[in-house]
Amino acid sequence: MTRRNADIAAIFEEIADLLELQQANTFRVRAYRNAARTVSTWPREMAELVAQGGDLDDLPGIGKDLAGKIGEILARGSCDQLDRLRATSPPGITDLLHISGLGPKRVHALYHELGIHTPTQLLSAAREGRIRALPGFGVASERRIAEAVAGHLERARRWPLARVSAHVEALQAYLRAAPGVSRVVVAGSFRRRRDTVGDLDILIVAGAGAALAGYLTAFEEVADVLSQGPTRTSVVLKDGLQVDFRVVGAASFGAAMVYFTGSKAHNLALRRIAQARKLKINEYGVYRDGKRIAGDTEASVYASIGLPGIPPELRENRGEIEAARDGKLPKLVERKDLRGDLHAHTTASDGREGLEQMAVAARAAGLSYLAITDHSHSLGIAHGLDERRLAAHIEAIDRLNEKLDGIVLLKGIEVDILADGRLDLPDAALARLDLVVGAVHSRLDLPREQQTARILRAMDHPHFSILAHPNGRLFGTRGPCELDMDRIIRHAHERGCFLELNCQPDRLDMFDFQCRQASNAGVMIAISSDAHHRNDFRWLSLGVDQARRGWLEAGGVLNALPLPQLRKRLASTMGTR
DNA sequence: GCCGTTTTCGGCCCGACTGTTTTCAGTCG
Repeated sequence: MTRRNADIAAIFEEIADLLELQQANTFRVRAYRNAARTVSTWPREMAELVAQGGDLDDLPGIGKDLAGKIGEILARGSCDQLDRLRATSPPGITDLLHISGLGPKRVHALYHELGIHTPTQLLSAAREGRIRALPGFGVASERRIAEAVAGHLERARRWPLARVSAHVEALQAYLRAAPGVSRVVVAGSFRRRRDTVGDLDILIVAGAGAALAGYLTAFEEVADVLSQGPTRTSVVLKDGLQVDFRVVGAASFGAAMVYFTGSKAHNLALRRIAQARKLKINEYGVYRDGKRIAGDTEASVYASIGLPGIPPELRENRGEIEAARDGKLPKLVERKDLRGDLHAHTTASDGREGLEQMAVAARAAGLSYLAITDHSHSLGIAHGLDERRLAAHIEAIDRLNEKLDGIVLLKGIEVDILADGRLDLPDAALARLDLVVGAVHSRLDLPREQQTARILRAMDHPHFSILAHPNGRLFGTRGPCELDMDRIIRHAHERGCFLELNCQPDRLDMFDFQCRQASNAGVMIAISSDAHHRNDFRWLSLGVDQARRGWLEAGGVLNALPLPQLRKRLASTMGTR
């Protein structure tokens, strides 16, 4: 059983929770939380680092002690301290900490005064009116707690980026119409373009005295108001999405943007630098000895601590601050850098448009080439192509290319990678194509070793070009399959083939850190729409966002190549292994 | 428990909102 970074982070969080409940030193608790954040966002697996003889205590926030605990967790899945803490704490009590409105102090009181250590017990106590009598609690707290427990299970979810976009547009239109509002910007993880967002952080610039709180909560989609003040208001929309509004003056706009864009880890790192320079950064500005010296623009905030501006997509404290300091920030890929698209479907399999409609739509999206990659026949549900139908499809593409202007169609296939790693069409059929996109669509539940071997074997095929949606995840439906991505990346490099960043809103697959890892290993990424409809090329910008989070530059993106160079790259992989 | 261009000891981000308080603790982001 491999221990993943997420497992280690979860253990550190649990230790932090339990220590907090036992009223340990708050900075000790914080050290565990910092370590959990470092580990969970670290681009490489701890197991891998250790195997390669790396020093864990070189990681930020990890010292000798925590490095030892990581080793312990990797070896046996737990550590002595967690075992001891669990043994001396009532079972399940950390669940209470994750209920909105409850923190360590209140959970401690609930347990020691009333013996409550599970959400169910808490709900009964609230309904029986036993909580209001506790010191520090009252009737209002008791009511809120009951509501929070009831909603506890359904919350704690994240939303695919594309799904919240509709809310964003409606909210922006509504807010811009408010009196006194000069600017509305969505900050938070939405601005950092994370693949999922937990809530929306909306920054509103308004003149002093603009009384907005009532206006904000009057938005028609608002189902519940969590808190409401002159500068900060939190609501829950009807579908459960939480939205936090912050109102600032124009002079603080830059500082507020930095602050509310985050990430938290990035901001903490900025503040530490500021501290060393005897500066204080908050959401209103940068201060020296109480005097404001910057904050109207984001650039002024970064400049105050000697840094150039850092693109929002990089603000995760994964090395961007050091890169900025050293003048080594990447020149991130942009949507306009994409010259083509290497994954699209037509009515020949499960697409909804013909060849020509797709070609015209791709050209309208600013692309100069488009690979037609319909499914292969084992994917029966998608009406996949067998060898005979593929031959006819190839001829149709050739004929169409002769009359198309401003766009070239490439002949491809999204061929199924069978459970044993063979490809779903004979070599002779694949040899006639410009590129072969391989994908796993079945047996996503194979054990890690087997799944990895399956993909490595497929990559060994002489005609294999690009591995599509490598992790196979679908938001809200299924998680990523078990894979040794390090090996797959190394193998792709050795075999000279490529990996896909699939842009479908429910996929966004590969992950950002995998893009970075692949790129560092010298493997080019195809940012591919997987379009099934003429409108789907708009998804490319989602993929570009994810690629930017993965530190990709245009030079690392396969479909940023002009067609002649692309053909050369593909030819050098096709059939030469 | 971590960390060091003040420091190997003594710090550790900082402000808003709520509810129960009569000046502030707890929680959140």
